[in-house]
Amino acid sequence: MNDLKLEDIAKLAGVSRSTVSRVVNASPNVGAATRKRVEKIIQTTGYHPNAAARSLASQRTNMIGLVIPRTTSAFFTDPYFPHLTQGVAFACNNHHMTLSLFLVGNQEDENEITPRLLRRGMLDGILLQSGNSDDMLFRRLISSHVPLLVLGRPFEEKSVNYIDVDNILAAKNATSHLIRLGYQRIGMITGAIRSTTSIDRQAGFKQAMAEAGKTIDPSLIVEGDFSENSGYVAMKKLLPFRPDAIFAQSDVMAIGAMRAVQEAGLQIPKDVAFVGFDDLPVASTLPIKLTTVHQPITHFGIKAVDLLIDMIEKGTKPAKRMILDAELIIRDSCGGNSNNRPIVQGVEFEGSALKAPA
Amino acid sequence: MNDLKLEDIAKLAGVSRSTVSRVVNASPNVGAATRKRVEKIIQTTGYHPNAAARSLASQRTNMIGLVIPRTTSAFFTDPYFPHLTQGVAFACNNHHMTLSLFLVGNQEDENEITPRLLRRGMLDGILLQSGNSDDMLFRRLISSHVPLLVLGRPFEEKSVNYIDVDNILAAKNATSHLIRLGYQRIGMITGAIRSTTSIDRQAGFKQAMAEAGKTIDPSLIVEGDFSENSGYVAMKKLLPFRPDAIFAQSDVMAIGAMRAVQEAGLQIPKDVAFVGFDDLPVASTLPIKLTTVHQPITHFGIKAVDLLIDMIEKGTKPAKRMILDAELIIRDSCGGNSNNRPIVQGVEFEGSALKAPA
DNA sequence: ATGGGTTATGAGAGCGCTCCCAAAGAAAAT
DNA sequence: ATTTTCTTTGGGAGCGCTCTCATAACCCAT
Repeated sequence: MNDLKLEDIAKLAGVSRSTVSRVVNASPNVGAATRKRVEKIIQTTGYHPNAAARSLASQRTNMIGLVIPRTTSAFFTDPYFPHLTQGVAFACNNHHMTLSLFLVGNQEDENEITPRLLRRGMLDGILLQSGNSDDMLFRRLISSHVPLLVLGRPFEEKSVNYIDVDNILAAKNATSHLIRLGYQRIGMITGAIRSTTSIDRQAGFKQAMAEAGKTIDPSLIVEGDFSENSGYVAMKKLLPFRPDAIFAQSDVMAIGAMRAVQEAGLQIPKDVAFVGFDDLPVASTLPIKLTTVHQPITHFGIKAVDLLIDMIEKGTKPAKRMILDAELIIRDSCGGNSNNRPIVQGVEFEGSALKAPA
Repeated sequence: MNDLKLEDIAKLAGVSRSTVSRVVNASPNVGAATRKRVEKIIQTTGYHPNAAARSLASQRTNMIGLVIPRTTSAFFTDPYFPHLTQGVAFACNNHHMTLSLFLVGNQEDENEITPRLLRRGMLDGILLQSGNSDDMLFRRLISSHVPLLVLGRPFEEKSVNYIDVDNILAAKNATSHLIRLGYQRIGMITGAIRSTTSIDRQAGFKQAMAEAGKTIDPSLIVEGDFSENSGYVAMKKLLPFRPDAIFAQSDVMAIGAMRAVQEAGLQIPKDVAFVGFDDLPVASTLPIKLTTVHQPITHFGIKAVDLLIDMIEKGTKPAKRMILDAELIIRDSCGGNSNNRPIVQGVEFEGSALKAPA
């Protein structure tokens, strides 16, 4: 029904193709009367410009891709990604951009998706969730021509554009809080050990312990993979070593671990205190409200899109970096706090700030 | 770096543009030697065809859109959507299709997104999550030329293509199970009252009650909105009326409601039994494992993509319908079952089956 | 009036592919 | 050997836009 083209509108309005194009693209150089006439025709005919033709001619697709690589396990089981996706999607709307989602499930998917990502005339830019170091996809994308922004610190930072949360500082603050409350046997449940996220949070944990002059008992550090179940399993391993506080690298793992603690008949936070990471909505509705590091996940997605679009429009030299802050939200699970109101910890947190590029 | 076009490859291989195009598109009518030569050049140069040009010429974009309308609240707070998205994304991979995600957050988003959806040369087809009846977006999309498949029964079914789960039957089975176990005061927490999903599940509930000759106490039916918190709030309203069993129209609401029951110091399932709906992964890891209706969510997404692609290729006449079955998974929260193993209920469930189009 | 400068409009040449049709070459049938 | 048929290849005409450049119309100052 709606198969008119620019030319048809032009004919109907008695103007040239160019003029209609100007009206459609809101160019200022159109006479008021002409503009009105053309707009009317467009309105009544329900004309919409053809996206493919426009992309071909303008070399712009107004689409960006969000790529979640294969090595990111626990994809949609962790609420982190939905929140991120939401932020990215909303930012895209604001920028009149279309979001394409690439979920890489397995090796086959990767082989199938890669050429689509590399194809010109498809995506103006790519947001890539940081995965493992041995990610072929990562390498192919890095060495391609598409503007690329990595979400989370990549393994090889060299001249890679990325945005991340200050995981080291945040983890350090979380741990310091437990130390300050007097816990003696502080354990940690890590995320997938090969992710930079987990590595950085571990570093923060260790920094805090070192600064407090505490030695780290290796048997109090157990590896998880960010999933609820891995938290549960990790806690089962931890319990025999009698930790009195746990820093879990994700809320979801904290929840799993708390389940294990309760099954063992122990009290939270009296017997075991908890600090999580993420501040998912559920953290504040748990029977024992979770003390956790608030990640501005949705905001992170928005910032990522903003930065990527900036890169698309202004080029990617020099390499872009953006590090957002994350703040500790104190609730009930860490004990030592008679007050239920969330307390924002520390003055060094200034919300999200753009740090100078490296 | 990679700015070669078909013509360049042709020149390098000493053949014509057409021949290279045939090789790229795996046309059979190419000599073996020629094909090999061209493939080699493509390999070494790392050539990828331009998507926009291809779309323009072929009138096919190989992209489909997944649209979550504004009226669908609780968007990414409910794990339902991530699972659905995952199914859709994986099916797209299998079909060499790209998935575009349109999250409509508010009225502005809707105004912004609608033209993009209607634009030709953008999407080959659209998957639209069913929302409210007063959805302008829905109307605009229905009356457009794009192949459209609605996820969930729409309010106006007339000649609309849609795919859904048999909510009525599933809810009826869930309720019947509670009746069979001897519960006398069975309550229900509904989803957002204006959604067909919730309406159908209510209908199933009522059918089951009617067939068992039980009257329905209106004070035992409370409206929720599919969110965890709404389940909690609904249960608080319900408790004074002393229900002994609750059919919650989503797992997430069941979890909220169970939280309210436990806070009131009551036992599950001894004092209040529960049946949920969705069978999210969390349902089986809850302290009291949730009896629930298993929805094949990911599978639902896959089937939807299959059907949509079929529509794109073969046309949408007559209107397509697909109804998938959902089965009751019996665990601990409904009581009356000494056995923890999940029991698949009823022989009438045959997994997902293609019902004849209406 | 008349010239310089600005603004509004049109024409044309692509953007990089697909797809139809014609031509040439090879294979099969007579 | 000759015709017919099939396979392989090339050329050309778009697909529906954008964008540069030329032209026409217009404004004010002189």
